[in-house]
Amino acid sequence: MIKNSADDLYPDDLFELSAFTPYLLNQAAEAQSDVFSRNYRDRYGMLRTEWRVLFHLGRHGDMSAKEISESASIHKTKVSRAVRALEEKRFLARVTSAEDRRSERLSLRPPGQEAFRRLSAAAQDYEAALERHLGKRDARKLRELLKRLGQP
Amino acid sequence: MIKNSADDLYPDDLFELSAFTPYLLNQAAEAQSDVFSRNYRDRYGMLRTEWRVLFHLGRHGDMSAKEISESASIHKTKVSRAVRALEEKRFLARVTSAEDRRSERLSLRPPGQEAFRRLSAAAQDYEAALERHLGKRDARKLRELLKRLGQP
DNA sequence: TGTTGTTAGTTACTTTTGTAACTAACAAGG
DNA sequence: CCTTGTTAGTTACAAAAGTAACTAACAACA
Repeated sequence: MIKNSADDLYPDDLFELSAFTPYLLNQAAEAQSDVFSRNYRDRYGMLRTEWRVLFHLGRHGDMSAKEISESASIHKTKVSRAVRALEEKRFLARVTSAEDRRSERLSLRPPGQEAFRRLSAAAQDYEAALERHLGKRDARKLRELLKRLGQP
Repeated sequence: MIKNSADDLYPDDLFELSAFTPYLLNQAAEAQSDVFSRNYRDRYGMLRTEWRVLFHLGRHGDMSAKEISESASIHKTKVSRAVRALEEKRFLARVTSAEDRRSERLSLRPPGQEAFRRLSAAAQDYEAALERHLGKRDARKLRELLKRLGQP
């Protein structure tokens, strides 16, 4: 019997791509992102970074771009662009900080607060659907494991 | 006591971003990707899509771009660009298929096979480190859950 | 053969991201 | 005050990804 080149290269003990966690992470992140965020984008014209920033502002109250950037691990240029986009949508206002005139206090305006409420409601619905899909126990386990991986 | 605007917007039952699975997926995927693939890129000058294609070819033997695209869920333009890059690196050769002259058989050349061996060894090392970090049981559980999320 | 519809792969164009360099403001020390 | 060094945020440029339209080849059928 003739062995093909894949057999030669790949003894059976060499592992499948589907056993490679970073690959699976990517696949899963993309798939979930497509379900939620692309959907959201089409409906509300918001980019992922934008609603992340929105979410942080809504959740934590007024913050500077720097604080958002650190707390969300988003690069400052990305935050800067998202802030401008949200400002153009009248979702937030900036006020130069009195103590340090380099930085700005960002705060949600009423339309931004409204968008935030809709966004977090959608997020909760999504999360509930996921729990139904995976089961409560596994959904929780997944979040726990992802948190552990997200830190380093 | 004065409540701040975040309290008004956000009764305590509204959930944290850190309870939102797509967010955690993204954070984890980015963090892991930075550890492995960025590293690999700097060392071997290969883009993520490129080593994904390489991996598929190494694992499954000769394939067409279409087959890779389907089996890896990578858009065909991305595959096309990765194939060209790998060809320029002399990692693979294309042969127009005799049965259907639209499609091409892609096969790894020796340098590509060598790169693939190094790549899969690195991937295995990485996976082993992850198992040490999470524990064997949790690492397996994570892969299982990610697979379930990656499908839909 | 000629027409219509489909498919593999590429190319052109647009959007988004990453990287580096920049501006303006601050801070500490001389 | 006047360096020197640092920081918040922006901008300019380059790299990557997504989208759409294209070419060449096929297939089926009149």
